[in-house]
Amino acid sequence: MPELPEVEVTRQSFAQRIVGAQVQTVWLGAPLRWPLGCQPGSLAGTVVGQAQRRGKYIWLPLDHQRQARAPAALPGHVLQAGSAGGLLIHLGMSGSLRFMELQQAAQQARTGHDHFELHTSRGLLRLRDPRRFGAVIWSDDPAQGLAAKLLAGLGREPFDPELNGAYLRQAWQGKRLAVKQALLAGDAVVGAGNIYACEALFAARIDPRLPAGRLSLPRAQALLDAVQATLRQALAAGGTSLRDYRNADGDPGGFQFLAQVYGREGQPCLVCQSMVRRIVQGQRSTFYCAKCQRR
DNA sequence: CAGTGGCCCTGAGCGC
DNA sequence: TGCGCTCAGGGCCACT
Repeated sequence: MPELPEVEVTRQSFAQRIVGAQVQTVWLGAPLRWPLGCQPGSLAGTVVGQAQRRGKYIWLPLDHQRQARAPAALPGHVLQAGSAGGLLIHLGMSGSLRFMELQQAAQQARTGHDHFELHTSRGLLRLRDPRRFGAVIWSDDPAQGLAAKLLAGLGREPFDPELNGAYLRQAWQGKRLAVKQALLAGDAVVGAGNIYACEALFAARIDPRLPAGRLSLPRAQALLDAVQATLRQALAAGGTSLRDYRNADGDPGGFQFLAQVYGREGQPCLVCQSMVRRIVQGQRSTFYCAKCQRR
């Protein structure tokens, strides 16, 4: 589900409306991937800070000082060290966050797939997640404990200005793992899930089965450019909605109509007309054009 | 230590 | 219509 663009679109669609709100109550439904990690009642009275993002995680600061933190002047509001406590939220495969202002919230009844609600003075933040692979974790300090462990393994942000082809090439040096799987693993660069990894490799004309360590420097740069271009395009389209994804206003994205190879098995390549193929790599489907994409 | 596969959970779609 | 099977946007973890 939600890959980086969906998470970022979600963050952008509620961050400014919830910042400064005071938490009233927290409601928990069925268990998610991990327990919340604190007494829900202990969050009452905290003040919501500026929502940030790291990879596919949303970090929602909750400040006990009863005063909103100044909006972080971080590029892209990307989570950095030094924040105080908050909630680390992951949407898993099927999760979506919805923010409803008070009047609207009163009309939108909870359903059986809603598993977390943050009731605040400005409205209701609700996590819906049919498959419950998502997570909402309280952390006193994202530099410690479970939150730190989850964030520690993440590669660089795709729009990190210091990221370049040489970095990618070095990170994957000697790796025999297929480049598609290396992208998905996110240990060099985060954000591309199954859809955008397929799309970026198509745009860069790279065979998804190529061992990551065999990528030349120009092709590593081309791949990085393609990852960035694909994610930018998806962000502009509001993300991809195959089934469950909605932004915090409940609106679907439109990238599914722009995909060149994802989900197009057996259909003609939009560049060369040969048939788009589907293979399985690491138990995930990969879509590619065998003529356009070379080893 | 790199890489593979199981698993968390629910729902949709398909063949029979 | 119903059953059983497969597959789905992620990613942790045990195991080889």
